[in-house]
Amino acid sequence: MDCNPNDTDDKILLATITLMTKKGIKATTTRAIAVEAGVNEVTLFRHFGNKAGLMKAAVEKFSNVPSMTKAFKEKITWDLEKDLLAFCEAYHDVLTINQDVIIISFKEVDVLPELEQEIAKIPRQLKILLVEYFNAMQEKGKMISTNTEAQAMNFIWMNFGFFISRARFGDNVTELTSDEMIKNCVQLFARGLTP
Amino acid sequence: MDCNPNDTDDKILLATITLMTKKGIKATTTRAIAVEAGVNEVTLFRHFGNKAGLMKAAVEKFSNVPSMTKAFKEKITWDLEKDLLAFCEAYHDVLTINQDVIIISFKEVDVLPELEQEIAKIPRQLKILLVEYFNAMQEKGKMISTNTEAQAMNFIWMNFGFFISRARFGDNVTELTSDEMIKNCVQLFARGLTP
DNA sequence: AAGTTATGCAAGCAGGTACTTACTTATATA
DNA sequence: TATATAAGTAAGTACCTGCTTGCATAACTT
Repeated sequence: MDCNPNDTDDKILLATITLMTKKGIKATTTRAIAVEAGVNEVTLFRHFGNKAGLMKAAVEKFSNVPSMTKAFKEKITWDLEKDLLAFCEAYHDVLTINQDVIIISFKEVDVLPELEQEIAKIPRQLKILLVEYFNAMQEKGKMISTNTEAQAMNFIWMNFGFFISRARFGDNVTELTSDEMIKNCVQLFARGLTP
Repeated sequence: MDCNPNDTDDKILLATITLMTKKGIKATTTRAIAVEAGVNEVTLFRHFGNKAGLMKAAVEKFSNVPSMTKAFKEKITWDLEKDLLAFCEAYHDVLTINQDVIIISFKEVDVLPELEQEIAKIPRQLKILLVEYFNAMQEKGKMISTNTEAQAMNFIWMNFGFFISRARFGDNVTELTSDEMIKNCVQLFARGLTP
């Protein structure tokens, strides 16, 4: 993640991820990467063998799929609104850190199926975490009787929809900020799911 | 939209949209389209001039961005749950009909900026419609005081997030059906926004 | 029957792209 | 100072892809 503008490898991988995200793999030429990185084209091949090696290295460098599970369970306060806010912010952070890689995984399902699997771990993990949490809250009598998996997914979908719309359409549809979105999202779920 | 398997134009455009959606514009070759369509490659050029013409024609044929505004205002019952369900189902229909084109617009922002604008009309229209509806409901005392634009966007983002996740990850993350999603989405908003 | 129209087929051209090779230049280290 | 290491330069090869041309064939129209 740390990118030293004097390090050749870093310059190359940054240029690669940037162009991949913008144009897609097929439309990103090794020449264009070399120019963007301010490096000779041969250097790419000397460092990474071939184009596929380059792409792989770039994706690895710029993806960071953490295990949200452990750290989170400790922070739980059993106050629905507070906890949802924490989940929300953490999810947004992960999405933001992995923004480029997520967009690439969307564009290149056909050619990078392993990446899709890797990225799918993010919602899968969060879903498990939320369902466990919702079930516990129900037992405590702090949440209405509802389909916890469906509500967990609704939470994920809402935030993912926001993220991906923002990444593509920008503020073309609405000028709501990320903070306003999170605030209203949490309020909705808290009010909708509290007994 | 109606595709006659005996009509050459239809066969070509169907093959084009299919491959474009799967592989992206750059990776979709005219040779591959010809094979998929069961047609000679020259025929493509005779019918549509060049590759760009082909892509344009395919996108036009398979996109259908309706004006949801008029028809809907008449169907409103001023029962939050019923109306949200109607909005939800209508939105899902529009997304499904335009699925391929939406995926393409995501992949090809760089090369088809006009398409992005066209697709952005869908959420923009729905947002306006929902905000108007929510404001009216508030005046009737049938909705809590809240940021109506934020809640309208939350509704859109949740459904869009569902749609796009389903289109990419399939049931990789959850096996919830579309119907279950809609049901729980509507319940959440109805309970969260009713006074 | 004659002609128009739609399509197939074979070949090829021009430009681009991934990748290679051989040689030179600069920098850092010993 | 001598040597190893990293990078630049120039040229070229093999393949792919969009697109064209010329001709053959079948079907439909008048």
